[in-house]
Amino acid sequence: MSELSKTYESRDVEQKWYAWWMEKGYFHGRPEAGGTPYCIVIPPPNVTGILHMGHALNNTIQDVLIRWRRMQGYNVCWVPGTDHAGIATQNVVEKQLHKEGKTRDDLGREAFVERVWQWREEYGNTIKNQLMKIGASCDWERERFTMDEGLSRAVTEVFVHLYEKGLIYRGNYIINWCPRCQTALSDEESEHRPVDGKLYYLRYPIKGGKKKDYVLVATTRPETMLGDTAVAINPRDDRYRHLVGKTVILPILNRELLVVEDDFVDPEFGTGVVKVTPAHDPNDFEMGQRHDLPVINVMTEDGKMNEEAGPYHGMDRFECREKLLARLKEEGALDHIEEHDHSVGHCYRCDAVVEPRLSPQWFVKMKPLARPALEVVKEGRIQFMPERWTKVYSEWMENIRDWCISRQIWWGHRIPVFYCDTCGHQWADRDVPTSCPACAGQQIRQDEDVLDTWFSSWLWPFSVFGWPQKSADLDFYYPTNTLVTAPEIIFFWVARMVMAGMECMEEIPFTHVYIHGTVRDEIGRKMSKSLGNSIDPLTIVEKYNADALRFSLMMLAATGTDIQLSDEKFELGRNFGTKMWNAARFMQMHGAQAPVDFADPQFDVELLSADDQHILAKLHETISTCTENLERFRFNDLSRSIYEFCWHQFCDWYVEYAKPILYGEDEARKAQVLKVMHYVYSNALRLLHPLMPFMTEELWHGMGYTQLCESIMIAPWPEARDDDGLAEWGVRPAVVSYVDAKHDLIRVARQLRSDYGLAPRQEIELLLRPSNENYERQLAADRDSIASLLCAESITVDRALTPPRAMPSAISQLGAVYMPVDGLIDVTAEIQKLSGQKEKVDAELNKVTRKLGNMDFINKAPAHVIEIQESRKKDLLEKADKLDKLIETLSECASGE
RNA sequence: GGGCGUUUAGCUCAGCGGGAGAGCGCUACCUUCACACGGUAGAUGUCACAGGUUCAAAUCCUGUAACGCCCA
Repeated sequence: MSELSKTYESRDVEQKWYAWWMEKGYFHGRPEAGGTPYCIVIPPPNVTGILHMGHALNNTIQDVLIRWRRMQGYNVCWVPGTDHAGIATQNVVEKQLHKEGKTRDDLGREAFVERVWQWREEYGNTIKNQLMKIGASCDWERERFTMDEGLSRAVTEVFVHLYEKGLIYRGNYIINWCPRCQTALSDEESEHRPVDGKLYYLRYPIKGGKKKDYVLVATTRPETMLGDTAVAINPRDDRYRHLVGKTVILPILNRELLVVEDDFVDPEFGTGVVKVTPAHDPNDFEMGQRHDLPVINVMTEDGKMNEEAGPYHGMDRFECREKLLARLKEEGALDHIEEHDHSVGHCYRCDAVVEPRLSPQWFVKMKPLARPALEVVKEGRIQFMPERWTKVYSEWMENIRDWCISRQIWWGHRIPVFYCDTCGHQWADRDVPTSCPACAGQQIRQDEDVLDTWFSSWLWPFSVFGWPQKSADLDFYYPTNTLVTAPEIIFFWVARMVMAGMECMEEIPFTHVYIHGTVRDEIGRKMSKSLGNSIDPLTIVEKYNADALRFSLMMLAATGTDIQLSDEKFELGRNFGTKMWNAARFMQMHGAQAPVDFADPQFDVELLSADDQHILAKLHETISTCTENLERFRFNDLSRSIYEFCWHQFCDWYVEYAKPILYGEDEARKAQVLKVMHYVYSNALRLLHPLMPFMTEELWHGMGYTQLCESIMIAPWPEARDDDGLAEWGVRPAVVSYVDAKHDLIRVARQLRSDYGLAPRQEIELLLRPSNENYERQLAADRDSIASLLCAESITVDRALTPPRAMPSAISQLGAVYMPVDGLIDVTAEIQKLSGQKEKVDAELNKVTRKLGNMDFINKAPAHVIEIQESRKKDLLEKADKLDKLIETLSECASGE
């Protein structure tokens, strides 16, 4: 036992223990050690990322689960790593180049990719170091990066596998195009946001009609009219029968447009006549295919108008919109404008407005992959927590659309498809070929595009273990157990991992998916860099400490609900830590008691006081609650129950009861109390360890508990004893409830003191009239501790007590309490106070009596509920009776004077 | 347009069929020999609204409103 410092010095302590844990290899999972595996793969943070509060929450949850299971004796492995974040990382490095006045084209592909690797070497460890600071016990020896050789091999393998199975195809379709990043995006990467837009009504003249004959079409993106190749109406829309077969003239470009009929057209939208632009809208594209319409692309890759745009060639798309509208107005073709809020896709990486664009891209056919992934969730083999996310998952799966996986960037896994210039053969290859397998020609080239980053992330649960190669890790740790992530990642990642797991491993990737809430600021906004409202977890670690960060987050994180944070919220974790720290210092002051054998503490039944029994019972209740809450992913309930036990049960009550004994002379009792204290405290520390790993390790060592186990990290998770188990130790339930009642008595007496404005240290005399013989005996034995808590110089316990004069009094669960005080008592005020209490009791009594008098209740309510109500009634009657007697006595005294 | 969630003390949120709770804040007293990042006591609620089911509803059902999220 080494003496604890007056205050907890988190900085040194955190560094010291993290380094020591690493040195000891506690984080490393060893399949060869056998046992039951418990495995989590980290949601790989973006390699460009820095730790934000969302990460702190996400990883604290994982670490809590991991540390708990490790203590329970599972063979634990938490695989960390990062993903290469193709677009984001490329953007970062391009920005860097821009500062040097260069572009990626200046460097060329190879040099650019080399440059990104350099960047990764230099900055790629940021988030890893940050995770270490918050105590994450990841298996760093298994750290992975999605661009690692092994994981890249997995990507190629899956691509070729799906290609050869016919589930990957290339085609010319409308995709989401980010003109700023100049690449295709998947549907999930285009974030729809409501925009205050306008609906422009344009007049398209009817060919061969009179001057006034025109059709009115409505559009939100007028610049796309330059690519119009038809107008469409709904075949059931009688208003426009007469247009069928006619031709209209596109203003400005004077292109002739056919009027087509198509069920897709919504007669309710705009005028019921829509312009059709097959190259710039996915629905128009499909309509174009149905009616064999020409396709005219009017934009360039960077969002400018191309030569098809005639006079607007070279203009930016938004500038073109303005100019075009001015011209249409001039020509009288702009009928009117309406306000129209609609939702517009934005690039999830750079926020630019996404442009639907027709281009050749690679896709994964998703329907066949979705089927088994849907099944395993329906069957309950994979469970979402909270359960409601199952529906979100299933609906996405059921309405799944093909996945656009090609990206027009350089940083990422290059698509392993090759083309032969000699014979035109196209094939996917696991290796880099030197000649065409069809014609043996040497003129071959690889596809220029790279794959979506998520195409590597969806393999994460098995690629991290070496797949496609067999490995002991893969055998032992796959399928993993719990996946912890945020709701916005369900489609991007969770759903796809299940598909990949079923396709490649023919087995689910994990059994539980825990979805946590979003971290928000104090007024409920999502924390974001652009709003500047983020709270940096590392600042919190500096200002408070890592354990305070973790504990506060867990206490505030009710299952699946968002958390509103502000700096001050972390005080709760820090204050709790300080409380635990000081409790330990108090224990240290009272002796170099050798640590007890925690498995078999061998309490002396003779010496076990009521308070000892009570705290032992509460501890085991808490152990059971904690374990259950962990099993149910109830992290806030877990934190609350530990907090309540440690602060209120242990510090507020038990330590206070213990004081007179520890400061007293009875060495045997003293030793026994210390034994109980250390037993309880060492268990509490272990319950707390997953939440506050650093401080608990420091205290474990400081208190000398290393004699039991060299580190709390690998100390056994406490096991709850049931009533029988506790009875073996001499803990009796009746005594435990007596102490609960004693707490009530002390509260009641303190209230008396407070009511009469007694100074805290002013000693009083107390008279107790217990309501039965049992209590009388127990209270008599408990005089010292009660006196200590109430600052009483003497306590009289007498069942036959009748107070000699009017004095402040109250009713507790154990009986009447009288507090003789010097000087005059305001009898009237006292009677008033007691009458107030009586009124409340009567009101309650009324309710219960009415309830018990209701035959429907008696007949239909379950027996135990009736029992509860009956005992309530009994208690209330007793209390009312005692209050009556007190009031009566006081009244007599008053009239007698 | 479809779906989901939230609405409980001044604030942040638990509770989700049988006695309205926690943390913070607030008020009073207290620097007592673990802890003022503390102690003791106290005040505070038509559990959003309207119907219904039930012996019993903050809790279940239906509807309404406000706010938030997701999908189209």
